[in-house]
Amino acid sequence: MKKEVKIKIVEVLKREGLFYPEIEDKIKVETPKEESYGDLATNVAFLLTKHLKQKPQDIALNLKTILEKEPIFSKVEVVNGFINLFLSENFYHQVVKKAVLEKDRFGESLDKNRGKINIEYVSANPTGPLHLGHGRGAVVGNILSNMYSYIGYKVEREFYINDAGNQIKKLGQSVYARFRQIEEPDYPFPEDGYHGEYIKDIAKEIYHYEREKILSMLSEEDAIDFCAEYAKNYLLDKIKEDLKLINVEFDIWTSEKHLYEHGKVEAALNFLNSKGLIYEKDGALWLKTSLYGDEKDRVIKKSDGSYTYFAADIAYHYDKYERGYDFIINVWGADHHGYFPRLKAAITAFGVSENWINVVFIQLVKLFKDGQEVKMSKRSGDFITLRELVEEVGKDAVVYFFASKDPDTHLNFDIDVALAKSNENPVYYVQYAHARISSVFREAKEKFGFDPESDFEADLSLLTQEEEKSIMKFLSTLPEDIEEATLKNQPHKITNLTYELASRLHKYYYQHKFLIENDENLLKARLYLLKAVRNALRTLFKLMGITPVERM
RNA sequence: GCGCCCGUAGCUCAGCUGGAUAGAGCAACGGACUUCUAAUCCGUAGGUCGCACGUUCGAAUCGUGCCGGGCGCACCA
Repeated sequence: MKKEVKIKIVEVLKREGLFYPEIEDKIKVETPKEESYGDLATNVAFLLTKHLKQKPQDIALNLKTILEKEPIFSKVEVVNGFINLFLSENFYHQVVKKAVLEKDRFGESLDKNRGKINIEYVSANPTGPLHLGHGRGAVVGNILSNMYSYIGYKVEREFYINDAGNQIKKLGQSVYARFRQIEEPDYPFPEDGYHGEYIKDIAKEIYHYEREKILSMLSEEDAIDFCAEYAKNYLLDKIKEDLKLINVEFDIWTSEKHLYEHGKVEAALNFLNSKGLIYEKDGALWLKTSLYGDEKDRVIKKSDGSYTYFAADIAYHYDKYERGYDFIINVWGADHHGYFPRLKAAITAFGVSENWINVVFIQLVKLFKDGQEVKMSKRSGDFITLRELVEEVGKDAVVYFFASKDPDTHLNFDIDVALAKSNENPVYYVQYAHARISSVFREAKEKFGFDPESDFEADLSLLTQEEEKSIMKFLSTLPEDIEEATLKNQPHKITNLTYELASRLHKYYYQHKFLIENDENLLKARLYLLKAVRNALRTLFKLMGITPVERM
């Protein structure tokens, strides 16, 4: 709606000879904080002060008399230079109808050809279970994917498996050592190996099923490779199970190892070499990333002959580019922010626009219980896994809290709040809104013999209460609010919007009755509006991956 | 030392491509259940928007410099 109003304003300015191209992008049409300031407000008068050499208030007053003649506005007011616009009732009724008809896809773009993008998230090394940071990345990546899909992009969700480097080798050595220790308790464990209990579990499993095979292998190296491969697959399965706990899935799993096996790394580096961007120094090969904005050049092939992680990553991103995405988003832990300039440099060296690659950084998750921070250290293996947290507080709470803050700010996860069945807990607040509507619908069917689930018509002009208008107003801008949040990569806005809608519903519920005995028209009108709210809530829940509960 | 993020009410945070009196929630205090679920609602109180300059009609928002916290500055991934 904001868009349409802005177009209308520009149209009016042009007609009146008051249009200056440079102000177009600055014209804002937004929902004012105060209800009394109208349905929408615009700042155009301020933007014209320089051109017209008049005070904002005077310009606004002139524009008011012109805008008043437009039928989409029922009223135009000027306060302190702001032009406050009131929209006609009919407009809001259309929005409510739309929400009822579109079910749990309210406001979703019908045009699904806006473009094709790729969102890569989690991409945890398959060397252990998922921890909370991965969980937050999973939730953020998943919601972002849902959001882009909502606004009309074809989204491919991708998990990059780092299965080629030292970490996997270490994993193999660790598992192999635990395997050997079953028969020889003194068998040495690698110094910087993985200490978690899960390593022993994997070793036991291998011992149970593959003991003969391993012992008959002549070389220890082959045995370690076998263990690495076995453990990797075992842990990837675990990771997939953990992700399923929070409804996160992927379309594409790309293996770093396969990039090497299919010659992608060689090919990418050959191309860069042909452009004269690679040179040798100190026995290693370097890429001239400093030519493309990086602070210094980077090693791509170490002096021991092996490639760096960076080399594979270049090939990986070039591969993504060749797949033809309009742009890509990587969801990374904030500890990787220093890595971004170099990857961006490498990508631009291929001639790719730097706007093509985007990164959303995820800051740390700190866990609190009983008012105390729960300290976690990966080295000691002493950390809470995503699975443990989900088992303790439930899927919906984990998803909601991970989603509720700007990804690029630290997140304090308070277990006590997530567990609280009270108004302290926003998850219950939003779910209760949905459950309340479901409850009203059940009652309507049982006691009034009217099923709100059926298709029915209603006279929406009966919806004149303040709380009703407040809800309609909210619904009228919801799809645009979602779109705006999407394009800014701000998944946490979804939780804000959901909370806001729930709040308006709760207020409405408290002030007014829906199941009215002697006024069928009003009954239907109100149930119709409730249905619109329910659908909007379901749409938002679906974006987040939260269950819309029917009763609580 | 350099780079990135953060600093807003007692707590957790919105708001940040400049806009109206800086907003929520929790906690505190005071109210509301012969009603479709009180897991709710209504009200009160609570602020040098880290500090200082600057940019302009206007700064929490932009710029510069400080202060405080986190992260990163590998031939690790």
